[in-house]
Amino acid sequence: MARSEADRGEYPLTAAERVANELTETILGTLAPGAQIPSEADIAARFEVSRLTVREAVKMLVGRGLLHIGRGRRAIVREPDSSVFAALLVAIVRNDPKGLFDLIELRMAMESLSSGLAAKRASRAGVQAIDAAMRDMRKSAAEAADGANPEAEARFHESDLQFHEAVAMASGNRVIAFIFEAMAKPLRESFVMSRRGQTLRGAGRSETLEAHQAVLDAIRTGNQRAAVDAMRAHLKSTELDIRSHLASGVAAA
Amino acid sequence: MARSEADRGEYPLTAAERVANELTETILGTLAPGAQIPSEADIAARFEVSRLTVREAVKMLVGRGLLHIGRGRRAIVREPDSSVFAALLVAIVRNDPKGLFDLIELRMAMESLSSGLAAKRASRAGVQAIDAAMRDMRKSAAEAADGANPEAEARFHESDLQFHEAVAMASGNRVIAFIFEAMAKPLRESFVMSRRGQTLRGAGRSETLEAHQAVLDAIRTGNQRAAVDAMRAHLKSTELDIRSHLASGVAAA
DNA sequence: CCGCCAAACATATCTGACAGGTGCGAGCAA
DNA sequence: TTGCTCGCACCTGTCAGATATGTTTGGCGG
Repeated sequence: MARSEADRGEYPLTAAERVANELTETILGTLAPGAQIPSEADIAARFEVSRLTVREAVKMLVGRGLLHIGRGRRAIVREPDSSVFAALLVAIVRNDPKGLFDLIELRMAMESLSSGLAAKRASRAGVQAIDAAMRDMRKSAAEAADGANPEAEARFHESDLQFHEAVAMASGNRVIAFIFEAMAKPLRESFVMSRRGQTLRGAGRSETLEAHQAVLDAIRTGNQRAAVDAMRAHLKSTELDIRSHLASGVAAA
Repeated sequence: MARSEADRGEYPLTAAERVANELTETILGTLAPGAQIPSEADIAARFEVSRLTVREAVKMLVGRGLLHIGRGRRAIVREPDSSVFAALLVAIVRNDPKGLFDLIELRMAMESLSSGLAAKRASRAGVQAIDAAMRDMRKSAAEAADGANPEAEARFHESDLQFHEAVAMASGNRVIAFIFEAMAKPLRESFVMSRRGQTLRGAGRSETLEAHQAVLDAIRTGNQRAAVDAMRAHLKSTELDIRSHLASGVAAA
């Protein structure tokens, strides 16, 4: 079976699509992020279409995350924005009952990978970022430990996520970091939904801290295998928690 | 006070963005793929904006791949389209000198993963698809072997890619399959660019066939570890080829 | 040289209009 | 009655022109 997009090829492209395609070529081919594209009027003149058509084409590229527009100034080329991919992931996850599990499955595999890569080639700044997240975790864990403190609890989870994102960044692989960043949104979304009222037990927190510290140590010392193993072990232990959270969330919904 | 571009969120959303956001919510929340959205006029009335504004909002969603529009009929909700993500990957790869290597790095990790998952839970149809690609490979390999036959050569590489895509599909993980599909475009693009005039040695072809067969066998028999190992070994052996191709391609460019 | 302001520029949005593709139902033919 | 065709209502594609408002810049006064 051929591509499903083939059904659009039967019809001639609309003017807006034509302009959008050519603009995309121009942008990807010759324009660096931060550069300005010509004004709507100029583009309209060049393609011999109305300004409205140009606006629609530009809006499509904005939807793709290739351009950023602000009132009064010309559109500027944008670095690929993970939020667009995040929207796609949200759509996939919502369309498929087990989409969230698929997402988590991939996420875990990518975590092990990025952890190992980070151990192999993390920069000083990269390690520092991970370390900073680690310190934040410890701090909010301490504050959350001595009593019911939902705010510190939330900050704990936030810095937890930041730890993992910092590891992904430190992998030095921009594609991984990009995908990782995008995955955060649907995951966060479903967690707040499924974690309503629930809190991690204190024991879970200290275990989590230890596990993260092990990952950090391995990365800092450049021990690739240890980094992979530490991350894998950490994920394994949290997997059950996550799944039970999700299961209860789904059941409640 | 210099306003950095980081604070664009502080500006009030434009009408078109507002409509686009609300439409996105509606679509993701209550509309299944294939469903029609209201007509432009209806949406315009509901949000109290002009039809033009609605059109721009819709065009943004089209750019995101959430909608498909055809002249004369209302826009229909679309299943997430990997080509949008593919465009993002192309942008990343082109912006970053080592972007292509990052992409390959991730791709290889995901191949091992999907191979193992396919062994664990591939459906009969999934295995059949892999098998079909395998047969195509053999056929075009045979035709390419007895002389210079660029066409068969091309078909060989095509079915090679299809083999890997079939494995990704067979993993049963839609997120993986989605990302995988998107990666194919930038990879193919750079390969044709870097492979100009080069051809794989015949020995490489028969080795490739064997390696693929090993993966297929492992998946068919449900041997997860063997599937991962076979795929990893295959990738390891092709990694050098790819890198040298890329290196020569970059050097030539 | 610095700071302020108006004009030029650019985007945001609206109104109104017309062309052309789609789909459904009414009416006609077998 | 059944089936087919044709026309009309609906919908999107595109244009022109107009107003509102934000951004940039060049010139002018201090």
